[in-house]
Amino acid sequence: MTDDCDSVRAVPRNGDEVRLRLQEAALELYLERGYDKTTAADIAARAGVTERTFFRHFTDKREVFFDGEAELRDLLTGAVAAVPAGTRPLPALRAAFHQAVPLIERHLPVTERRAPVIAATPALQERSLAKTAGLVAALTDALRARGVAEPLAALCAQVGMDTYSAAIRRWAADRGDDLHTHLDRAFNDLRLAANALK
Amino acid sequence: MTDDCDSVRAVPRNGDEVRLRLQEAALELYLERGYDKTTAADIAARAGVTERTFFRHFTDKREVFFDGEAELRDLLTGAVAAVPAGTRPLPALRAAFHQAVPLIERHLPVTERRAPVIAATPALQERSLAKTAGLVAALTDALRARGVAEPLAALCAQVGMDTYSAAIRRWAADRGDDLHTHLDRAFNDLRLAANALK
DNA sequence: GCAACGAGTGTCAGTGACTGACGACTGTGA
DNA sequence: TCACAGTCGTCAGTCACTGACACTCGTTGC
Repeated sequence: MTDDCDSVRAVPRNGDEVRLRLQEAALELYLERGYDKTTAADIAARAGVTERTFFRHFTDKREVFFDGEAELRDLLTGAVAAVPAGTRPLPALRAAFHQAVPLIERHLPVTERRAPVIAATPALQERSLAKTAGLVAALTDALRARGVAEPLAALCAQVGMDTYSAAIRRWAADRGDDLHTHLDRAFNDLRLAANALK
Repeated sequence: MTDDCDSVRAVPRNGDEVRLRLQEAALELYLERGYDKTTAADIAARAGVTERTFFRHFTDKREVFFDGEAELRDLLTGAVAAVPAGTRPLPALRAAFHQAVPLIERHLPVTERRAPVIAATPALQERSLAKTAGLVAALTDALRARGVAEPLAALCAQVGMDTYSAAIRRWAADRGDDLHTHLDRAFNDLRLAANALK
């Protein structure tokens, strides 16, 4: 903190800065005491603002935990749009996820700090699922924009996201190989598993 | 209010009966005023009990909306376990979902009444996603019990569930064909889409 | 300089979800 | 008749979240 000299309200200047302090304070407190044992007022106090200000920046006690999802969404939908015409939906998604690897790696430190908190609190798991569902909806739109028919677009977006999630999980358990490798491996597993149908 | 005859505490006898009345009252009120505009006290009042009793039967204002998930879970995991040994994971899941069709059809009237409420309220969508995630976890366990290796089991359970969900959506949009048909069609789409990989 | 203005914040009051503690009632079996 | 367990009502309290209002500060136009 650059908390300094004189009085109580020396800190707040910029709205974005307050927002960042609130996110950091929330993460710290959730790690220290757990999500249930920390109140919105606690978070606000550590960030040097009022509870009311907390709820002006974040709609939720959960929402403060999930940020940067828009960045990933924009990157993925852009990548899907940029894939060569004629590419089938799942290969297009696989390519898009490969494009996202640098972003994922850049966010890794924060992601790793968040992980144990999410794992320990059902309320955050629910919100996490909702965020993922939002990504799937965006990918569905991106596929439709490429001319993929409605029912297939939704199915592929969802299945592609699951495969990506599986790759992330394996990567977390085995950092020996990089995310690109795990991604290809997971999509290959999907192909083999689906081949057994019919 | 349909508050009736003699006195205040004429109604409650059995715990299960109260539970059912609360669920029905909640569904009615959510349909009439919407989820946000109905309080837990409202639901309890219509069911003829206290708000406190409401929270003794349901942990949540959301939870009262989702019941019978355990029934579907048990049926599905049992069906997966009963599939002939040697069957590959996704075909096993497809068979399990076919087994569940009668249950789904039986619950259709309630499901259809719930649908518009869920579609209109994000809080219920989140809980719905969490319930589905619970089913996926159960299916993952069921696959592991069949000897499917960990990372593949989770991926297949998730993908199988998505395909099932896709079939349900198509069925809702087109009741001309039965759910069995939509199920086979969705799994076939999955196979074709995955075949385009590599 | 100065007034108007908008963004960000603090304060206060209020609603509603949810919890813990306690006591009352009712049916069941010893 | 006497425990005993299950279900409920009552009461008090915490906390998430919201609306209304006033204030402060930096910017813009004059």
